[in-house]
Amino acid sequence: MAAARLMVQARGYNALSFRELAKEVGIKSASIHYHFPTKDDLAVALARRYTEDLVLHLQNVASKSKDAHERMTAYAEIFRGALLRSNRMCLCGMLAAERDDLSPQVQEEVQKFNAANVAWLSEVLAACDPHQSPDALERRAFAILSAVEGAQLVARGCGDVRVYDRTIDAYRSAGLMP
Amino acid sequence: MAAARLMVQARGYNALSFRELAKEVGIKSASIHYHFPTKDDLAVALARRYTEDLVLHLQNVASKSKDAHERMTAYAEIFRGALLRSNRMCLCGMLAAERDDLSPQVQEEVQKFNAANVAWLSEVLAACDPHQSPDALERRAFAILSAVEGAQLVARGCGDVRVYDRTIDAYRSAGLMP
DNA sequence: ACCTGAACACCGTTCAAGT
DNA sequence: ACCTGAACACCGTTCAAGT
Repeated sequence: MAAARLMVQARGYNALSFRELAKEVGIKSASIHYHFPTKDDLAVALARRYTEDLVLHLQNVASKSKDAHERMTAYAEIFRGALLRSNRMCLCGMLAAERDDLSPQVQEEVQKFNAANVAWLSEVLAACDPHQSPDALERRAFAILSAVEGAQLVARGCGDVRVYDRTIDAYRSAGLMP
Repeated sequence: MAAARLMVQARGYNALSFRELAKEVGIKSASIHYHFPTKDDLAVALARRYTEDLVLHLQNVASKSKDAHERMTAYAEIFRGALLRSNRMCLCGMLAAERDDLSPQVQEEVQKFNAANVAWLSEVLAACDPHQSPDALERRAFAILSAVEGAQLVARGCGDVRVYDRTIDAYRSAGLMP
């Protein structure tokens, strides 16, 4: 699964080949079908674990600092890290792009990833503006997730992490994120 | 090319099949190779024409109104339109996601698309803040392009245009775009 | 319980052959 | 100039057969 995740983050779900993956982990492609009957089952498992790992990481970040600016920096650092690891993309961002090739089950997992991000970001924002309504916080959180995903997508297209850094800076100086 | 563009915007470059495309336009897959020797040649042609069409459209928008807010609304409407057309994505956003499966030539075309967007957005922003440096304008323009691409990507993942609309509103109320 | 080789219909690509 | 059928090595998937 670790190998598959890296492949999808680098080249997309459609470009992931069972035979290639099998060679990577030292078994035959037919053997992978024993663990994941279809390619879609693998995608569901990948998205689920990806979200689990993110949630754990975000809990860790929140426990380390209560400052909204520091937390947001740590958040942006997650998506930055993917770019640093061979210009890779967020797994669920990639799956969102390839949405029409995926089953409703995978799409549901992508939604759960988005929801986990929005929930965490909303809490960070709440500490910033305690007078805002939960709905307004959620919309702002959704906007930050979208903006960061977009920054990663465009920076990846440029093949340059500095583009990502400059864009995050621009978001901040515009007042989109703390 | 029109049929191919729609297919890539819907399901991605990797999911585009020469045989499927051939069936759509009523010839055999081998015949497509006469016009586009490789799949990559087709991708280059698609990206180039896509950017040309965008530039023409943006010129048209600029000629219709000099108001920055109205121009920005028309800009956001372009990416909104793709979502309305069967939840499709910006062609070059899709190609940016699939970057590692594409030749340097296609990547160059994606860069040109980005550059065309940034140039147009910079002009709109210059009318708003005439005292800003060209460099600051360009960074802000880049941030807007990234944010809009991200809004489209995440909203597509949700399969709901209203998510896109809410996100663009949030960008505006945060002060990211006029 | 886990793996494999062989088969199936798909894919991009090539090429000799047709008009 | 444009199209085609047949072939090549790839792909996900299935399945009977192995340990």
